Amino acid sequence: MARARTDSDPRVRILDVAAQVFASSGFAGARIDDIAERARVNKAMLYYHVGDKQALYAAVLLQTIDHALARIDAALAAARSAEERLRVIVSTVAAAAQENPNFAPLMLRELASGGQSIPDQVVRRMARLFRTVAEILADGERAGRFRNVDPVMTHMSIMGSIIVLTAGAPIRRRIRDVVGGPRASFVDRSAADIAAHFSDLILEGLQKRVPAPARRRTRTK
Amino acid sequence: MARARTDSDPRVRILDVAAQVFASSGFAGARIDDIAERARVNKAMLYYHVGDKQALYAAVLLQTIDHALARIDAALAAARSAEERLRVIVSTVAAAAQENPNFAPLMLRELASGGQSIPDQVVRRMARLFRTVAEILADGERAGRFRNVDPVMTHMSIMGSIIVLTAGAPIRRRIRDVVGGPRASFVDRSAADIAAHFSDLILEGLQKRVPAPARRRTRTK
DNA sequence: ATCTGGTTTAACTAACCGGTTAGATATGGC
DNA sequence: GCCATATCTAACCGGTTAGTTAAACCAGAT
Repeated sequence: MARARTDSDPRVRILDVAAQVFASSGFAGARIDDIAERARVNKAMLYYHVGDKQALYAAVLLQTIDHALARIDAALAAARSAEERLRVIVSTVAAAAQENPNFAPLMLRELASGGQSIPDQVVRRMARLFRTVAEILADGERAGRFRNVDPVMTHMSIMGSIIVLTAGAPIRRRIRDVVGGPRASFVDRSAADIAAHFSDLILEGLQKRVPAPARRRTRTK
Repeated sequence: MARARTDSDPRVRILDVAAQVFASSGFAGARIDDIAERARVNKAMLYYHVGDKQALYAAVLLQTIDHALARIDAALAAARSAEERLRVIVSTVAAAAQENPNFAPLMLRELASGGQSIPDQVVRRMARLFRTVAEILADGERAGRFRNVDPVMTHMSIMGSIIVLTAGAPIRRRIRDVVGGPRASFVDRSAADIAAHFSDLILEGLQKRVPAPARRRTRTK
């Protein structure tokens, strides 16, 4: 046990291929025979090493989110101020999502199906990430830098935007192909682009302002 | 033809049920027999009235997005300033998503699968919504109210956040059940909550500021 | 050499599922 | 009444799919 987890380990190959297939076809659309074949493994071996389709799917989810969270933890270690920490979270999630192209689709599909088949282990990971963000927001508010916002919605806005932005490239391509002209700049957005756009947006959006000499109309109603 | 499109119209019943089933199970997970049974229609009648699974799915997508877009158009007619128009878009999309619980899952699933099976008709609708938002952003910038932002990413941030926020309730429930205590306020978010949260966030985030006495470090590079 | 336990394979199966068909029934025009 | 057309049904079909099985293979221990 504790063997080298290289490509020669059939379990590693199976999980890698399964992540791809589940990401692009969903749980119901994924074919066990397909996964086995692409992982160059006999189907019965897949059942022997991993278990049934549900177990395979759960293992894929866990591996995918663990890898992303590990990146965030590592990057967060260096950051200090609330602003900086939030920026780090945004850019790390964007980078992780771009680097592992299965991440965003898997999350989107789970979101669409209400997270019914997310194992508890994975839910706890999600909760931990939420707590991290909520702490940052509370810190920033305590330091007088952020205004008071709903941490639940703020967290989901952040993750939702980044994931949708990352997964949105193919749809942007379709939109451009159907209606757009030759606008090359319509489709491609690097992880850095996404991170810069969204962290600017949210840091400006969260900033606490001085009451400002009332130039606006009164908030009617 | 052009008959009353009531519940007695089998095509209406089929599309309604199919929207539910596709939203909660995805295209691959949806069962034609299931849809037919729940629509109280013989399976062959489903093929007779609508066509095969793909055609049914395309019809569902078109109907779903058309209904949402119609709401937006209607609501937008009254709005004037760029800020107001953006706020209307956010709150109308949030309201439409909450009212039709199939909308968000359908969009999320399409996003996850790269929009391969979105019919061109629907893509053109999406493009039109993008153009509307892009115009608002350009207007606001011209009026000196908004800063210069990437309209493509801004549009996807808006839609992504609202859709994820709306579809996120079941996952919030799972997170609360697994780790959270009795925090009732963790799960429920009305369309108005979502709209208020996000339009505040984005309007603040987009606002153009006066250059402000340089207190920050210079933007290196 | 042989036994033991983990690993691998080809073949199988039982259920499922999208789509079809042949024929029945209803409807409206004449 | 009668024909043409639209609507509807039960039964069927062939391919697919998750999961199983029984037997083979192979490495190390004795």
